[in-house]
Amino acid sequence: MLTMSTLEAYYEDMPESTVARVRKPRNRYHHGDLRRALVQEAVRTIADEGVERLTLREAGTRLGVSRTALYRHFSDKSALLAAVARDGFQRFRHDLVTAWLKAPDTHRGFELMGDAYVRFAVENPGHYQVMFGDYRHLCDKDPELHTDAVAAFQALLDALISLQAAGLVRRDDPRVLAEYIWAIVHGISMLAVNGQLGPARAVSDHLSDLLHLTFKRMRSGIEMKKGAGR
Amino acid sequence: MLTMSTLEAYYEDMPESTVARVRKPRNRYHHGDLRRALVQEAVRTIADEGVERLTLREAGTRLGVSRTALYRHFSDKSALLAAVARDGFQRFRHDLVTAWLKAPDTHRGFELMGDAYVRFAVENPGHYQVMFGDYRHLCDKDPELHTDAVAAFQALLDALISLQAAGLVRRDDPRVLAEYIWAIVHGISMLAVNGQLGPARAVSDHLSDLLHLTFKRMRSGIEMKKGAGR
DNA sequence: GCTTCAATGTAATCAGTGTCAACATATCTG
DNA sequence: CAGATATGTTGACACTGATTACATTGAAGC
Repeated sequence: MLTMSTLEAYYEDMPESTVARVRKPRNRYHHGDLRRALVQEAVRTIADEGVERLTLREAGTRLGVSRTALYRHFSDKSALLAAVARDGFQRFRHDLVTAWLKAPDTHRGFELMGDAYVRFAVENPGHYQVMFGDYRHLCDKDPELHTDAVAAFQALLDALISLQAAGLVRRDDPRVLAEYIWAIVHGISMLAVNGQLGPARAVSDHLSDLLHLTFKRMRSGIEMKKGAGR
Repeated sequence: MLTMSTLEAYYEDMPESTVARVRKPRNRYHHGDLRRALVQEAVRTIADEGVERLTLREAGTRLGVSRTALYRHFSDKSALLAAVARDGFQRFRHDLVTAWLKAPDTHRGFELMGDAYVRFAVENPGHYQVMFGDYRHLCDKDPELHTDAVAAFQALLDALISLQAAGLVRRDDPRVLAEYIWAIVHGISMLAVNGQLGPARAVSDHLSDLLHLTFKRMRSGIEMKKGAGR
């Protein structure tokens, strides 16, 4: 069950990486907090130029550090990407919970959450791609990634359970129902990120159209109501 | 608008690559149909070992041909992947239409189509990943990819329009509604392929549970009906 | 039937990548 | 202050995608 205090506890711990930008302490042999700096740098590069253009050598060089230095902190390139994904899931959950708390226990709050979901994906396409790209493989590299991902999903699940308790949503198995809804927003996000949504109008306008209909149909279904047919 | 003949026309043209397996004519300097063979080989490797393990050298070697021979047929590695994606979208549309035609113009047919969609993704994860992974970039390499993708989407759209005409589905803008439904099955497929669906039970059982609820809720919505509360 | 020539396949080579092993330096612990 | 440990560096290796210059083929045009 969900309580406000639980959600505010979520709100408390901001993702570490947004707290302070680690600068390179020039002329020092040791960097200070290279691990965090590497994750930040990777996130930045991925946002700017995409996942496939992230190279370990450049990441190191750009931080004023040797190209193999990161092997002291990550076993692998995949391990670095796993850290990036974890960072993503933490920010992600933060965004979701913040949106929900603007109008908790209401359909409106749930819609805000959905908006926040899609907005995160569209505004951080590279990051989103890492998080949902080859999740299985990344989880092997860092088991805690799964914990962070589950925590993000839990935010949705908790909100949904609240709505059920308030009598606003059907009492299906909440886990399965949450996965259904997760799949909807995830699907929209992926299609939007990949530019596979309607080539006709401007994407952002079109996206908001789609989101509007999505919330309507998610609530009331696509089936023609009896007597409503022509 | 959709007519049976249109759909049967779709059914006619099977994807080329399933028609005949191109064998290597050994001891010949010229291969014969290297282009198609390369696409086949790429598809096979991707299915067996994943996209990231596809290497041009091995593909060439495995076909008994030099490692740079494929540059006569594809400008790029991306171009080869674009061809793979095209092949995928063609098979994909074929599967969708076949399923729909088992019970056309009915909710059941629509469900069969959804089943076929998810099954394609789960059974061809690598292929699916290429098709929906970096679509935008691949489209730059081969403009016809977009045509094939649109054709697959059109199969869903046509089916949906049929259902609307039969008075079985609400008369929303069919394009936006189709994208909504596309997003749902796409989202489920991606989550399933990435192993991000409920770690508890066996995935396949869980997936069919989720699909069952999906079709139910897609039709009737998630909202609590008036008077149905506790 | 012969020549011409574009299409197709090959060999040599290059820059760039992730990774590892051996070594160097700074920081921590007693 | 003296190891010991954590952290960063250098050099090397195998592998990748890609380019260039060259070789072979088969078919079109006379």
